[in-house]
Amino acid sequence: MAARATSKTSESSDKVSVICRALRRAIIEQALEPGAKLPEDSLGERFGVSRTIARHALGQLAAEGLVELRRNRIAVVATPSWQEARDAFDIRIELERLVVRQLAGKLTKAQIAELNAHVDAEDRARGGTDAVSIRLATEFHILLAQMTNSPILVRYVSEVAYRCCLTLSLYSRPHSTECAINEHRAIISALAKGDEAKVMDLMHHHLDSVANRALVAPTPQRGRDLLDILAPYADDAASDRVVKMPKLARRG
Amino acid sequence: MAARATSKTSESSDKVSVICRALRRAIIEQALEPGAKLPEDSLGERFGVSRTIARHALGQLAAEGLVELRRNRIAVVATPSWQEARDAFDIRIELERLVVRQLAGKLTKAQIAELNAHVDAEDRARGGTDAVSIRLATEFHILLAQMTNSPILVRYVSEVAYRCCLTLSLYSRPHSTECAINEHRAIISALAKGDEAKVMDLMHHHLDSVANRALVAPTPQRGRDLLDILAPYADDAASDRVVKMPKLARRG
DNA sequence: AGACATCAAACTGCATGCAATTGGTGCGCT
DNA sequence: AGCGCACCAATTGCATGCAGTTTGATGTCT
Repeated sequence: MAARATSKTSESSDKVSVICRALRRAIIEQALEPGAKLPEDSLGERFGVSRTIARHALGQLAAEGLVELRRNRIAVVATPSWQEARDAFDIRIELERLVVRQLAGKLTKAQIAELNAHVDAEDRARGGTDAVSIRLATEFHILLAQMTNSPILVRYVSEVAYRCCLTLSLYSRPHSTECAINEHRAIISALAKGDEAKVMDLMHHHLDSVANRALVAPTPQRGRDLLDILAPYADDAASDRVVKMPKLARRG
Repeated sequence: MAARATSKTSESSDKVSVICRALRRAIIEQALEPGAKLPEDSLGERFGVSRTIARHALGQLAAEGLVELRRNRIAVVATPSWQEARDAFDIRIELERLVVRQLAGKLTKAQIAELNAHVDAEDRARGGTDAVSIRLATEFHILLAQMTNSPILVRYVSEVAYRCCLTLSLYSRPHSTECAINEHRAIISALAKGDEAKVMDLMHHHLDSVANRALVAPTPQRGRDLLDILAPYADDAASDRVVKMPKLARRG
């Protein structure tokens, strides 16, 4: 109860947050792969706003870690290193354990129904594209976070979940979502039973196995090749950068 | 070893991040109290930049939860509710437990020396103003986070620590920092010994007691009076806002 | 005197314009 | 051919200008 107004937190005005939402979604559905360029002009044109607004939106997304901004350079979708990805999952595990700890035994019937409905949707989406499955799986976790009624927790869980999505598209192979769906169901039922310890454990292992399915080996050779491989070497050289490459993903 | 470049994460260019840093510092040192107005013009003038830049900086700080942006209204320093403050501390506890878990037994001699030096500085600052003590105490935690070499963890710990600072200036009385300093020392020595379980516990109780010293009672009557008290009542009215009232606490 | 309507100043929302930097292409030199 | 340099298009960095909204104040009516 007491549905909070929620969105007042950050997200300055309207146009900016529209762009942010669109880009976030495009990123987690992998329509925009890591490394994809995001020129201010194109964005502005695409969304019917000026560069000023597009720029502002990019700033917000950079603050969330979804895009990388380099001075005087075109913004790109973030390309987290393998280690950063692992770190993100570690943080996510702690945060989501906190979520289910707060939620265990405190959900209303309506909320449980909502969660089940969401997982049903995940189930139905199994036939569709990976992109949709991944998005729905992520949204399940965000939905849980929202039920804590803690705007801060929602924000952090959302951010870190999006970042984890990003890594999935970098390091993960085709993806298998079925087990994840079962794990979601198990979490819901443990939440309903109010078994705090168990649900924390379930969440822990759920996320851990997602991470392990994704981050198979600490070898970044696959993923966005050269870029990552060379990144560490350019670490103390002031310029980080894009070694020259014929095309590198742009969408008109 | 392998000191990362770190700051490439967000913080778009230069001027913007200068303003962000300045404001963050002003906020955690309580030079800017919660509720303080931050007009774009004044900021721009103060820092010798245009409104565009000031605006961008405010956007970043809003994304961090330090300022609140309301459409067509002057931005203000965030005024977290008591519940939000409690939530922030809960998250902080989990994040910092993760920090010390990763750090236990893995610190170099030099790092331990750096930590001790920092606490010495905290000690010396005991005679000074509260503002400096609070800042140093916060920076101790951020310093710890930085030693994990995990940019994401650094970012989240920093943000949440700043938010907790904000809270302190809202709900806490004059403040007593001595015990906190001792607790910092205890954490360092447990880290050096490599006692993972113990250091996690120390950190947990340290933060918990800081939170409890600060968030004494769930009565927001003290703090930024009327504003908070009335906030929940205006909750479902679409317009968030200020019920109309003769004066309602503002600072010029 | 108190409350309400009206108006001006202040401020934000946003687009556009100009200077500066970057990356790339093609030319000339070796 | 290979390498380097100069020039150009593309793009960002930032300031300014204008329109719309909010705030607060003045004036008027009861």
